[in-house]
Amino acid sequence: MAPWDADLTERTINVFSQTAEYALRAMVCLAQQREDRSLTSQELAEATQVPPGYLSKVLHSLVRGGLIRSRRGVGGGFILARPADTITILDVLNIVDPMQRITFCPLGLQSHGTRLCPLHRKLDDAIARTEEAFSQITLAMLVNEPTLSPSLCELPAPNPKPRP
Amino acid sequence: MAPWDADLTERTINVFSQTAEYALRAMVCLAQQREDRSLTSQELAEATQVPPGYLSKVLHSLVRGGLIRSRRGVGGGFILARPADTITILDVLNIVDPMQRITFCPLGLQSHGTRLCPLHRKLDDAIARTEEAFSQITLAMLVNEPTLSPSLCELPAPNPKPRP
DNA sequence: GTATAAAAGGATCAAGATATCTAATTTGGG
DNA sequence: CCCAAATTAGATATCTTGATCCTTTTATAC
Repeated sequence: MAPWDADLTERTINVFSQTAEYALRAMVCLAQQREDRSLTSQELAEATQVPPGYLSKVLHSLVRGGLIRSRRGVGGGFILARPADTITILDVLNIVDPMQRITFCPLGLQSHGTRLCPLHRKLDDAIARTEEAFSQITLAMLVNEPTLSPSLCELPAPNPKPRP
Repeated sequence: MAPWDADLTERTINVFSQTAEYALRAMVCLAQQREDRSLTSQELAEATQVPPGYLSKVLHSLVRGGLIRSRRGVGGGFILARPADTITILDVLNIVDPMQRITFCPLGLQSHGTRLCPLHRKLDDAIARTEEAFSQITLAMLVNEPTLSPSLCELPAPNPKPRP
């Protein structure tokens, strides 16, 4: 950060990228649907409040990443590629914005071969712990968790447009 | 991330900003010095392998943040403002690139008042745990930790230029 | 006081991430 | 077959971060 002498006006997120946030919102929305129910890019954009054009890109990369499937044409849309209890937060992050582990000294210090100095060791530990935590949380957990706050988004009224 | 269709060529860091990395390197270098020894921006830039012009900015914001002190003129430079065992990684991050906690629903959902939905609750938990971890690690720990890798940087040969 | 060494500050530039828009392609329905 | 709905794609604009350069200010030494 530190946009020098900038005004720090309302930013919501900086530790996860905006793109990661968008992807997670969309995935949770999809996980909330019935098995056979697909959502269009438009519907998802409204529900998640993500710029429609941009969400298309994000969804596309999720398709390429194998987490969701797409169907073109009328009645098409996006749908989870696997059951919601087999997709973790980490799976999503790894596609749109993988956390870069620190595997070697960022300064090219020959003296420590592959070993990290204490600073980078600690930084990488933190990343590792976060990865570990996210690998334990499935979309199903997020959707089913008993909570006072309805999960993520008021969906666009699961309107009765069932598809065969 | 997801520079679309970009080539992913060697990026070292994305969960912490480049600026944060630079600031931490500099702080560790300063912590390695004897109490009364100050380092110039030049010396620090060499030791930490950070672009000199940019490091100046970073150092300046650390000064404004009260973590280091600066002296102008010949024989000047930068020095820690407090003992190294009272400055944590979190202190540094909070100045150059504070981790933005999620305190309210990023979608402006009126339904959950101040409560977070499961997704954002988990994300914020992760941030919180990382903050907690970093608040426990002081610069002194990083410098003194017995390790096989010398701490961070081969310093510019603590040359004998003692100042009164 | 003058010269010199250093930080502070400002303006500007480059790159990456984010966002938008428009065309192209696929798919299903009449 | 043709139309409409939807994804895919490519090109482009915008904003933030990272980086550079140059001038100004401050402090020390002579």
